[in-house]
Amino acid sequence: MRLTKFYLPTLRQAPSDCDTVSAKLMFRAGMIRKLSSGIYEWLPLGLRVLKKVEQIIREEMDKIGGLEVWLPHLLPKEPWVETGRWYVYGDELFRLKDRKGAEFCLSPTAEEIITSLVRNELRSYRQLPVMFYQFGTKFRDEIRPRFGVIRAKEFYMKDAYSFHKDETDAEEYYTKVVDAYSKIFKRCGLKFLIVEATTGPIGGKFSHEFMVVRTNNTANSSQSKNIPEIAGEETIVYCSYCNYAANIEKAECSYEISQNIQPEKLPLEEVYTPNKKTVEEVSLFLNEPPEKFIKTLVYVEPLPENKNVHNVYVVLVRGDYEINETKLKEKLGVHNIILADNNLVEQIFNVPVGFLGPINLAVVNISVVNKYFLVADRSVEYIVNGISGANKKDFHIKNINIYRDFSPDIIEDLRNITLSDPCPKCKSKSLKFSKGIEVGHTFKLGTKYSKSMNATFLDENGKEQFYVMGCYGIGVSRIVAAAIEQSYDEDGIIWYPTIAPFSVYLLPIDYKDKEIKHTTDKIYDILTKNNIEVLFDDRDERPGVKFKDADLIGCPIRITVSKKTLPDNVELYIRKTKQTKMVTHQDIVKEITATIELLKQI
RNA sequence: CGGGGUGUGGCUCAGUUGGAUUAGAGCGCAUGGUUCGGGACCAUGAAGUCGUGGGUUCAAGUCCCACCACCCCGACCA
Repeated sequence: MRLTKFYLPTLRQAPSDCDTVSAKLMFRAGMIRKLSSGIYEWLPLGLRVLKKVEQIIREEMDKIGGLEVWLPHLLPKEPWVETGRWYVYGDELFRLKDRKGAEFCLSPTAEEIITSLVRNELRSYRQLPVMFYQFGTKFRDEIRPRFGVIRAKEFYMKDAYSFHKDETDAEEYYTKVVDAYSKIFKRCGLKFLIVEATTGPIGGKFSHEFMVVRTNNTANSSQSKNIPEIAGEETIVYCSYCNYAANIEKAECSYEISQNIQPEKLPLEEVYTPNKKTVEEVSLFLNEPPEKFIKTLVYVEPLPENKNVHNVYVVLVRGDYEINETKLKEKLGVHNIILADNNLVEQIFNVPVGFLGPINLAVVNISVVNKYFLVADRSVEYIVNGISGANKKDFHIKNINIYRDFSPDIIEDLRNITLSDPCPKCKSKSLKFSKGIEVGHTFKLGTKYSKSMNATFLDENGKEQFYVMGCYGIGVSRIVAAAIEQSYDEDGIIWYPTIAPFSVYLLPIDYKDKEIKHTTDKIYDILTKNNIEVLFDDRDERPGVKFKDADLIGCPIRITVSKKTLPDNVELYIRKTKQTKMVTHQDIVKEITATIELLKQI
């Protein structure tokens, strides 16, 4: 591709609203532009990378028997009502109406659609297993789009759905998909972790996320201050001893009986704690460690029919721990809970925030409360002679003991795991945190969708069975950004060869010079004939401009043609390692091919 | 949705105690010239509803009100 025939609007400065390295570089390199918050235009250079990634995914999906289809993006309401997701998906679903008033949504995912297709088409166990996949735009009305294309309202995704005759077959296939996904991300040059994850609104039995993580492990060294954290939004917890890894939302906390010596349970004692509200303040004031505190939080779930009436969940957790709202929602079986604000808390209990506690906590305003539950994290079970609010302004109570002084309706694992927790798998104290970008997610769905949509086939015995399903997503556009997050330097992007927009940046120092022009044209010709993708900078620009753009765009190899090395040689420069090497025209194809192979190994 | 912030040529920003006249600069863009191995220089030029709407005033980019958009900090997902 000749640069004068291409469209490559590079920028010296990134727009000020770019919030991550990848977004800045994608803008600067002329890959994307922003139309609106979370909505991006892909320019020719960016699209080339996107298509490379797409093709790698396609090949690996085909290898495990995937069949590519193309499903609509504009979806009718009815299948979504069948599964109930029309109601539970919430505000993230873009909804719209046609001129007749019929309701539609823009596809955020396609379980319903594919299931409705399959239930009409596949009737026999002989046709199973089968996996359909597609590439397409997905729409999600994200609360807060961020990080460039990493979290967008409209994004490019590969989604796949498999159908099986039984659980065993589905699980076998699941591992095949996980394997294929690993190959895909490796082929894209990504360093990633496979972590246990929660299933969210997709649902199902279990799921794994593929997380792109920061490559350098210098997090704790003093020099690392300059290296920004990878722009991931997910916190991953992993064990440096065994191979355990999970999204923090998912990681289960273990509970061990701490000491053999159980202290004597003392009688309750009310203490005056004027204006001391937070665990920290009271802890300091009473000179008691946060571990002895029972933190009392009020979560509410507004009723859909009347938002002023709530189901109220008072949630208890040890003072030094944090509630994990994903776990809370899951364990309570609710979708929509929020931490109540101070006014609401006072309205319900007539106790100011900061002085709530589990003992004799009572709803005083029945009109705003539908149901009321006292919920406790497991950590609370192990607190002896604990401290909590007295349900009275400026007072706390000491020596609180569970079961003697109060009894929760529900006790579950509801908190975030911490670094001082033992590993959920091997129990060693070797946990670490990392940030990650979720680029893929696999779900073992089971029969959730087939049952709710009555999608069945006939088995060997002529008996009607529900399909056992799996679904598998990859954020294609997100991979592009993640790849940059993992591979760049102060001059620009450094592409891994398999997804680079072009393998070679061909740079004549002065294209108007006859000898240089002649040689460069010849090289361009040879490379093109040998199917090496080359971006030929035939602009009449000063060398510095060309070098800067070449570095910014980050093709793995740059070939520089100049008087300095002619007539025999040209210069081959490796973007990643910054090595240069003289090569002859005859050897150029061989050298480039070898270098690319080498770069794939690094 | 809550809290904080910003809206001025394509990009980065200045100007904002109400006024000077014709709203500026750098980059980018166009034309011509000198340059040519790491974002050159000179000259000329095009390009702006000062986010939108209302208000105060002799006078508003500047003050007031409303709205909109965008960004940052908290709850979702590939």
